[in-house]
Amino acid sequence: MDRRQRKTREAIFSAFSELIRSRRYESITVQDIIDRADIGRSTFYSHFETKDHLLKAICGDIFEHIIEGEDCDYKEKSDTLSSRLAHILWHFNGKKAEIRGILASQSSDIFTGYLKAYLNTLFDMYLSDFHVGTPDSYLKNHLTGSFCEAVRWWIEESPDTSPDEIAAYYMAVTEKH
Amino acid sequence: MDRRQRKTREAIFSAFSELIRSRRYESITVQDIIDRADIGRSTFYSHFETKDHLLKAICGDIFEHIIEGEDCDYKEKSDTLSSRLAHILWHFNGKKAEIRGILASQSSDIFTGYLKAYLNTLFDMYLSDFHVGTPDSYLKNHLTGSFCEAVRWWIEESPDTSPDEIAAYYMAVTEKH
DNA sequence: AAGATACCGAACACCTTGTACGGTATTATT
DNA sequence: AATAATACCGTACAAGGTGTTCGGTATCTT
Repeated sequence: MDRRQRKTREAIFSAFSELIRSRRYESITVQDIIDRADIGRSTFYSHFETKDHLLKAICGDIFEHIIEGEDCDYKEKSDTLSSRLAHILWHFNGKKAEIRGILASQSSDIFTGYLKAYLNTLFDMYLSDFHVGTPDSYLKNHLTGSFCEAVRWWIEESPDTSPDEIAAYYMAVTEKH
Repeated sequence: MDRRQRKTREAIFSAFSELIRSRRYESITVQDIIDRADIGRSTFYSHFETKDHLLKAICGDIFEHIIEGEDCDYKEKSDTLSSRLAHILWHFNGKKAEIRGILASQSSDIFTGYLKAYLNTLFDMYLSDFHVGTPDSYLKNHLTGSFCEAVRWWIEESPDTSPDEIAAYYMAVTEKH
């Protein structure tokens, strides 16, 4: 990839990252991002169709890192559900300010969409451990949905709690029946 | 309240109701609502500041009915958590198409905000029945959040399931520990 | 050195929003 | 029944954001 492209892409990403820490996503205009990134208008649109496409790319990045980090460190060593969830949360831990802004926005479903997709493949491996007498589809939705809510609570209400603790809280209310 | 006001307000409500059944909330413009309701532009804005304010009023209406209906029918007769939740779901049952549209929108937090507020007062009465070793704040967030997810799953994935069954599913994954 | 590629930035058309205002119809008041 | 108040009409308007276009310039590649 061309160095120029990488540079502008990086400039856009970090401009957004800075803006989202102090302002509502909805109030951030493409012009704001352009000004902060110090690039031309048409340049932005040659990289991303839309502000939401940018957000999607950013979320894609975050979850790419999670999937990468999984292979080397975790996959073999410790494969309990709890540790895998903690792994996800550790990745979020360094980007709380951005994620907080994203989750507070009306486009939060872009982020939670990625998260739920990832969780669904994860929970598939553990689904048979639960016996609750509901459709599998419901159970999966419940498990992924309430984990998203846990993340939301963490970042919004109690950001100083450690990722491991949050995973423990989640496991406590989700214990097998 | 003036009869004219009631009529236009009703016209706006049902115009919105019709539109949301077949189109994404974001794609519906104020002009669309005006055209369908057959009212003047300034009239709309004399009733609601914004499209989101309209949505808020609509959600307010829904939950007003729930609270009203609670007093007469349910409050004394059966006061189990399960039956109270089913009561809520029965109210949603008749407006699935609208609620589906609302929940799919990026302003779904207006609806879930009302729902969570209502659920929070509800769960306060039952909170001591759960012993999970997490902060109360987390537990409450989990209970309300996963009920919202249940509603979402119901309306999106399995709308023909009865309200009582959904309540049962929810209780099954939320059973006291 | 030459061609390709990416960036610049001003200009543009488009759409939606929310407000303003003079005129008309309906409701309430006396 | 007459009058005042209120709500509606609908056009017009300013403001603001979006996404595209295009000729020119800088950077990278070969």
